[in-house]
Amino acid sequence: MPDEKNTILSKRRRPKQARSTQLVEDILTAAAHVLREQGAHRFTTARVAERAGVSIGSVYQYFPNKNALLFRLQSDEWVQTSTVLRSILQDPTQPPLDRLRTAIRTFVRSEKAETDLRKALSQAAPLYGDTAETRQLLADGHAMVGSFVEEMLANAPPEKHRLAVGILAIFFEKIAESICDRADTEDVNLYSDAMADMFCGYFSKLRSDVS
Amino acid sequence: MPDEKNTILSKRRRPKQARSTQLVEDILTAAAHVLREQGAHRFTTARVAERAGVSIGSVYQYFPNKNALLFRLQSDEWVQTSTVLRSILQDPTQPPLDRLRTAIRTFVRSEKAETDLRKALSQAAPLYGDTAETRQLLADGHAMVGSFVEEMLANAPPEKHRLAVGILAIFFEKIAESICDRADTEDVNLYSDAMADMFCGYFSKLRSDVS
Amino acid sequence: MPDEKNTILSKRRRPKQARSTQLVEDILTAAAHVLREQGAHRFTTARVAERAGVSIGSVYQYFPNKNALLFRLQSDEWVQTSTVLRSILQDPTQPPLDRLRTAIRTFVRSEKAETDLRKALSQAAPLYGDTAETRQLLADGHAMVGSFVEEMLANAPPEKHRLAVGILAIFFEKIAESICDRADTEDVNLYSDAMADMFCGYFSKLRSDVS
Amino acid sequence: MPDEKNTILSKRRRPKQARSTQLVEDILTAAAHVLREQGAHRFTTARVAERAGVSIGSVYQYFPNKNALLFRLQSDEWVQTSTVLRSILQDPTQPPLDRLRTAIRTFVRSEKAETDLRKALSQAAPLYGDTAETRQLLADGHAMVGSFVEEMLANAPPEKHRLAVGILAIFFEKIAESICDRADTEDVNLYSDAMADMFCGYFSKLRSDVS
DNA sequence: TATGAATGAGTCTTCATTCAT
DNA sequence: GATGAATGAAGACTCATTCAT
Repeated sequence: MPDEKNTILSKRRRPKQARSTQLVEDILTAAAHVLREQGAHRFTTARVAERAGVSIGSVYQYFPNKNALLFRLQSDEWVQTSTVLRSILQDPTQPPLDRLRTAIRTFVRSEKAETDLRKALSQAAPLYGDTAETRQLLADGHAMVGSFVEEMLANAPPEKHRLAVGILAIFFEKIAESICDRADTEDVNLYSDAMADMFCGYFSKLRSDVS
Repeated sequence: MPDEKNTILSKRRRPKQARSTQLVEDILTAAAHVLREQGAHRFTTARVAERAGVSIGSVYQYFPNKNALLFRLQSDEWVQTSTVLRSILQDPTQPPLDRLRTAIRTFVRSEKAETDLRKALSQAAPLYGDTAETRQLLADGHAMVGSFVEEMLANAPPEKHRLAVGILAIFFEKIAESICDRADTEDVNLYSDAMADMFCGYFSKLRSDVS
Repeated sequence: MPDEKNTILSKRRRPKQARSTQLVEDILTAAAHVLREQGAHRFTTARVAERAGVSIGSVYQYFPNKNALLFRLQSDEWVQTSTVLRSILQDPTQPPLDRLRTAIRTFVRSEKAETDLRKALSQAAPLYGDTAETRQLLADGHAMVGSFVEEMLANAPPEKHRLAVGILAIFFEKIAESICDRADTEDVNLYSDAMADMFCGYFSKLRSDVS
Repeated sequence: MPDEKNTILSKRRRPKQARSTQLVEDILTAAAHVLREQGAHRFTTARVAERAGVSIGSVYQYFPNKNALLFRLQSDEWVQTSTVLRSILQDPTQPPLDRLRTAIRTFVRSEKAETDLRKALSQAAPLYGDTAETRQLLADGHAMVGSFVEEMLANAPPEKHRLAVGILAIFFEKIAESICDRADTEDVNLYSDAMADMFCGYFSKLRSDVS
């Protein structure tokens, strides 16, 4: 199988002045644009620089390589989404299955809002996906889902927990994308609810298996 | 989104003589090997030709371009898998939900047997995926799943049918791959059964909603 | 210190047809020209290709990378020179010190004939010098000098042999180049003879130290 | 041969205030460090500035370009070494050949103490070597060796003088480096003595040829 | 003076595809 | 039909140098 370089993605000086920060912002915006409009395989540093109205050198001033740019795009999306998700999944005022249902709908809707970008990002995953940084991001997400499952399946046998976490991870990483890919904006809720029904049905059965 | 060339993939003459057929076979075997072993981004016509012990020119004799090669690989897999699937889903001796469960397990197992190849193929999808041929293939699969759903949800309101087909399509196109990606050989059955439980639970509920 | 890649230099298909051989010849000629005229730091694959009236791709068809081109130039020079040197140093009809004197003059003269090229090659050494192939070439040369020293200092204590080989190696690898660099064509013989006198004086003293 | 820019290396103001002097010192120390540790081809102004804890702009405040930095490094080494050499070669209390022998050993030992730096500097020579300043430095060294030879070969025919100077120059410029390159710390004295023997043998013969 | 962000020409290398033999 | 040499556009990345602040 492939031998990705696993190059470091985050080095490079972090800008301190407003102007630089603006530049980074411009670059990221341009990068998102290029990725969205041209797709992963037309995503080149030159095009990003051009779109940002900046020299190639400036891109490399802030990002050690192309993959770091992709990683940053993914990371930003991920941080934002997982913040929202966390607040939903940890909300003590709702029963776990309701939280799950809300999380699913919310996640899919947010994914739908940026389908093209997410698809392209997912497409480009091999370029940035096999690095410590990305693994860390995934691990964080896993932990979050893990503690939710812990609560949801409190009385279920532990070996079921791993399975539940795995299934939810597959949902958040892949299924949601597929749904957005297939369904138009209206149908998205239909699919979300269907998936929520399936998950809730399955998990409530898991819970009752024990009591 | 991108402006893929959408070049025609199947034009080139279909060889009729034994020798040519053998050549095509060799090329496809080599292509599968290269894709499996080197991954999508190392998949080059030169490497395929070398592995096949054939000149690059010969590859182009039978495949109009690199994408056609990928398409053919995908198509072959797909035809083979859908044949098996069809026989399972149309088996009149089993109740629909049992067929579905069997189909799921079988599909995941077959996918697991060739994970590397399928992952690479999925990776390369943007190169061949946006063409009439591919869409036809998908449509065929859809039709098959559609008639199964027709039978399974005979009494359910028709708007549910579309949803059910969509969900199953997502499963066969993406979820199975995710499962194979995440779970090792032993866990694969765990995940398959969990998915089967979820689907069957959901669909039997859909059915009873009506009666 | 630096971390040269030590990439393989000799792979790539060896041309079989006359036409290809001619092309390789053209590329090498162009490479020598560029190196001679522009120096090591302007030696680029693009310039070589242009000078050869050939596309860049063609250069890479026969040489896996830029360093391989340099290595080949060096290697060709080296093989040719060492063939001549060998026939001189192994000539049984002459006493060893006479052979040495002849070898020195001959070597310097041949080096002088291509001073610019050799200087540039020496300049570029870090690019190709740290590889198995180059080490092999050096080892071959060493062996040749070694057996000559064996004969010349037959009766001297063995620890002197190593030293003598080292000194001669330094001569052939570096001093000759320095001489050519410094002296104009007429003076070259003066310097050669001076070096020969020094070496012969030193070695004959080593020999007599024993008897 | 190449068309080096031959840009002027020493223009820029020579700083007079303590702070600037310190800055220059820091830059030079950093430059030496980078050159020693990373080698000639990783020697970049950015790395020097970073190592010195100084901005790139500051480097350019005191050195008109990268080559000037290299030149200054070389020049400093050269001035220091030639001072020592001068005191040895002009020592009236020792017979000339003894002084030569001492000079050789001393020179090689000092070179060995900084092999990495000297090798890298020698490697980078094309970048700074073809300028008036460098030629002046060499001329100074030549003059020093010249007056030593004048004394050593007082009675020998003048045409021999030029040759002797040339040979010694080659030694100091190249052979010493080769010796350090080839021999480990212990062997360095062996080689030094061998070279000293060769030179002394040769030169004493030159002297006696006349008397 | 000092800073360091910005520039962009220049380098190596890959690979899909063509076409003369 | 078969071959495989030839092409050249395209891409990632570096680094000396400048200049606005």
